[in-house]
Amino acid sequence: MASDDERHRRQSTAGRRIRNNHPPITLDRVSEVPLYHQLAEHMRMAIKRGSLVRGSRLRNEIDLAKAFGVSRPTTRRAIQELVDQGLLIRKRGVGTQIVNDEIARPIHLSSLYDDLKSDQRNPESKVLLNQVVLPHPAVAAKLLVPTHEPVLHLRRLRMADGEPLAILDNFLPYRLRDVGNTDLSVGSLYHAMRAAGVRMKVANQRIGARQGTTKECSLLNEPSPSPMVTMERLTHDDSGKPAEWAQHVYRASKYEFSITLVVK
Amino acid sequence: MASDDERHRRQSTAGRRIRNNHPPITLDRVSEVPLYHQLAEHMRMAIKRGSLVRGSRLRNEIDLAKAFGVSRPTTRRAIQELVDQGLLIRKRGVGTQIVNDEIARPIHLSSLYDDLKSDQRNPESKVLLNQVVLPHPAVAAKLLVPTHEPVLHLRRLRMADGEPLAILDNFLPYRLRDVGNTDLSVGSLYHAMRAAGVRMKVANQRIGARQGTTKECSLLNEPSPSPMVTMERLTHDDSGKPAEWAQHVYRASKYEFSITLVVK
DNA sequence: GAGTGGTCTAGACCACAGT
DNA sequence: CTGTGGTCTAGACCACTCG
Repeated sequence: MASDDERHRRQSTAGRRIRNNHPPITLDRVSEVPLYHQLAEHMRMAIKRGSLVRGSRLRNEIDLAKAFGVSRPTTRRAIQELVDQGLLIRKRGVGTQIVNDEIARPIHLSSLYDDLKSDQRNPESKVLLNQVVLPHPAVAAKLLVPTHEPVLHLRRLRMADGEPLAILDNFLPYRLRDVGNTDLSVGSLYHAMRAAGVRMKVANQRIGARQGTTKECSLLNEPSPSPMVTMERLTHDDSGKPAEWAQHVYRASKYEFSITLVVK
Repeated sequence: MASDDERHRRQSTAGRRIRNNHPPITLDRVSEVPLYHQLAEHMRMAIKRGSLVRGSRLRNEIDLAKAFGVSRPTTRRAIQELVDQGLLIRKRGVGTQIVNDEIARPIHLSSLYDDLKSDQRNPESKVLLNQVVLPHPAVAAKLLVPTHEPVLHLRRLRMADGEPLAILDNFLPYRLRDVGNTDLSVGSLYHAMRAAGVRMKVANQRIGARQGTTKECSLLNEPSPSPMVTMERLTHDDSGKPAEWAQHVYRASKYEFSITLVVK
C-alpha cells in the first residue's frame, strides 16, 4: 500500500537535529482499540524508555502519518492525547516538542487504594461500618434522595504498610446498596461500584483541612489534636445522578493530594 | 449550598423527546475564534440560560451540523469541548444528553485572586517581600537553577473582604525577575507573569495540611496552633522549563480547594 | 519562502442501543 | 430494523515562526 513512501523519508537535516528513532509500528487495525490510542500508547512508551529523546522535537505530522500508515487527523488525535497529558507541547510554525521532565501525571478520579498499590505501599481496609441507614439531611441533600429513603453507609479505616492512614466515610443511594455485599477490605470502592454496573462520569472534590477530633486522632494513631486533610466528594454517574458522597479524613503527616494541571 | 428544588424531578426519558430550540446561528467565519469554539460557546450559553433544557437530549450531530451550517467534525469538536467540561454526556447509540445539574466547573490553574474576585470577595494583597536573593538549595532544585544564581522571592499576604486568608510564597527564576517590578498588590501573579511573556503550560500541585507555626497563625489572625491547608506548586512554561515554585499556606477555617474531575 | 501546526470539509464505514 | 455516536480518510487552505 504505502511502501514507496518510505524512500522519501530520509530528510538529512544534517546532524543539528536529534534523530528520533521511532519504534517499529505494530498497529492492529482489527482491534477494538482505536488507532489514535494505539499510536498514543506507542509514543508514550517510546518517550518513557527514551527512544524519543526528551527535549527534542517530533517529526512533522504529515511525515509521522506516512510513517505510521494512517491519516493526518488520526496522527493529530494521538498527539493531542499526549499534549493533554502534558507529555508533548505543540507550537504552530515550530513543531511538537517532547517535554523535558517527568512533570506529567494523568488526572483521574483519585482512587486512594490504587494510588497506594502502585506506590507499593500495601494498602488494606478495615471495614468499620457497612449498613443501610436513614441519611442525615445533609447527606440526603447531596445524594438528591428524600430523607426517608435509606442509603448505604460505609466507613473504612485505610491502612498503608500496616499503619492507619485515613478514615473513609462513603454514602451510596439505595439503588446501589448491593455494593455493600462485596468484600471491601481488598480493592477500591470505585472498582466495586464499577463491577456493580455504575459508570462514574464526573466528580466534584473539595479538599481542605481541620483539626482532627479526639476519636479520629485515636483511630489514626495520632496525638490529639493533630491536623487532618479532609476531602469531600460528590460523584455522578453517566446519567448525571449522584452515585456517591464521600467524606474522608487523612493524617496530614502521612498524606497529600497530588494534581497535575494542563493549561489549554 | 444549592437549592433542592429539583430533587424529586423525574427522569422519564423513554420515548418522549424534548424539542430544544437552538438559538439563531451567529457564526463569524472571518473571526480569529475557531468555529468549533464559537459553537461550543453558543451551546454553553444556551444551556446556562435554559434554552437547552437540562436532562434533555441534543439533536443528533448530523442535524446539528446542518442547522449550524458546518461540517460534522466541527460540530463534534464543539460538543467534545463541553463533554470535557462535564456539561454534556455522550452515549453511543443513544445520543448526547445535557447534564442535570451544575456539577461542572472548568479545571484550571487555580488563581486564588481570580477565584476570590469572581466570588465577589474583594481580594487584595499585601506584599511582604519582593527581593532577588540566593535560593535555598531546595528551591534551586525545584527551579532547576544553580544555587549561586539568584531568584525572585515574593511573599504576599492575601486578604479577602479585609480578612487575612493566606500567606503566598513564590519563587521565580532570574530570567523572570522583572515580574517583581509590577504592582502585585492588585491582580494575580499569573497575570503578571503572562504579561511578562511567560506562557505557562503545565503545573504540578500538592495539597496537604499541617499545624501552622506561631508566626503564621499570628499573621493570619488565628489562634495558635491552628490547622493550615498547604499547597506547593511547580509551574512549567511551554518550553518545559520551570517558571515558578510556590509554597502557600491557607487558613483551614476559611479556605478549601475545589476540583472537578471528568472521567474520560 | 519554506515548513510547521491549526482548522475545516464531505464523505465513509463501524459499533452500539433501542425498536 | 433504525438511529445514534465513534472512528477514519484524503484532501484543502490558513496562520504562524524562522532563517
